[in-house]
Amino acid sequence: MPATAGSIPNASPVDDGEGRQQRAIDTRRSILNHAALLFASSGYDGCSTRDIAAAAKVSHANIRYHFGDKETLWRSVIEFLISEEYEANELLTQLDTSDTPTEIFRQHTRNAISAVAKRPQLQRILHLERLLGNSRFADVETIARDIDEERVGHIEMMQRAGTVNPDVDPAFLNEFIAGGLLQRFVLEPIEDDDERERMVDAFTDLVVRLVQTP
Amino acid sequence: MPATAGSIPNASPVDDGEGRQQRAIDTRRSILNHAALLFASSGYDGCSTRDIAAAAKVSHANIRYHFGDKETLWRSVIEFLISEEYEANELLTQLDTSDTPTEIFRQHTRNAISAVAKRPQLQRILHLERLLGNSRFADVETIARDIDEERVGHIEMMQRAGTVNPDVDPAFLNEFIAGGLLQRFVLEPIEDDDERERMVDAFTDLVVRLVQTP
DNA sequence: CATAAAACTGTGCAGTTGGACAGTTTTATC
DNA sequence: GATAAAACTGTCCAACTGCACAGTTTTATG
Repeated sequence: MPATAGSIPNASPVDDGEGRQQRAIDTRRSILNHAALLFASSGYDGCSTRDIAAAAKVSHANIRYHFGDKETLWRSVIEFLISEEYEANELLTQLDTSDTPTEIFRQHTRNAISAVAKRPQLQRILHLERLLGNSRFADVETIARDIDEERVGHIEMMQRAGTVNPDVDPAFLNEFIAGGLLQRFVLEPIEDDDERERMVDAFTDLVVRLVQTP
Repeated sequence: MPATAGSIPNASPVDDGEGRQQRAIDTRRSILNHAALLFASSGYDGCSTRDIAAAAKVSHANIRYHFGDKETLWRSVIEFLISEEYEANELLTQLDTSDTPTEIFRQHTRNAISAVAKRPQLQRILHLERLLGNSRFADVETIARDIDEERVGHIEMMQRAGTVNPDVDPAFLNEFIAGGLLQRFVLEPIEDDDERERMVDAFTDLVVRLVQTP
């Protein structure tokens, strides 16, 4: 008889009158958040659903209840992080009020770098699974390629506008920048806000300097 | 009684009169080689000693016999790959007969890039374990840092010699180049020899162009 | 050819994992 | 307050992993 369940009460069963729907949404979110952190630091196979459950202070069976299986959870995490990044970008682009082409390029570059530096989880996860070539997640390739293509398109645009040295191959240049970004901000994320912003500035400077027409 | 061992004969027990010492060295080498490939593609935790044993066509207990435990095997693989890279570099630098500073820089860069592109396993493994932060392998940080420092020193030298733009931060520039290298040649290694060499040339060109004093 | 060391192998074990499932608690609704 | 659905939980299971170990085969040497 496996019926001793409930001897340990829920995390906060009755507490606030949140309504059960909202509470379910909250636990879903909490699971997604902790899963994102663990997937980003240990990789898909590097952490168990039990690890995630413990971090989110939830029974591991509850993860199964909300997300079905581990792979679905992973996909949900990716969606969650993408929507998060999308919202952050929405906010950032509103601040862009510069006008000279070089300044627009600098702003755009800075925004992209800053967003990644502040919340590197998505990049880390994509990079990791791509590196490990988990054939389960063919989508990763697609997502990563989409991001790349958008960036390459942007560089080409800047080349036509005369802001970027027209002699360099846009794809190579993009890999250069993406690689540097990875090394500096994704591999070991910078926690301190001030230090990170300083690094973002320095990095943006280097990109602009290297890329500008002489 | 666990004594049914030997029902499956050795890989090639008597075959050539190689001498048992040499045969032991051969199996050691075979294990190291296959372990390198698997560690590089799946990571330390991503492959089991049984996987490695199967790839090397050896019983998994034999790995234990030769290397003790998995962690020691991993360290031996790193040593093995480092010595391999060292020997390859020895050969390459002998070919360097250019004289102008720019050409020396180009040659040196090209050699380093080519070596990594041809045998990306070491870089992949270091990058992977560093990314996953396997605290077991604190050495990784040291090794990676050593490689980085050597490269940074080289860039500084080139700056003093006037070959590299003195305005750029050597550490940032190094990360840039290392990152691009990673993206282009380590993340998904290029198998075809000709294609790879073409890419190495193109990449070298980009580095030289971006880095040169205007 | 006896023999002992070296090289190698199968099997057992405890721990962890993803998943399955029956069970319990909570909450909205009548 | 009864009740049914939703939210959540403990526990069992098969598969896999690193390691331990007793056993077997091979080979060099007297």
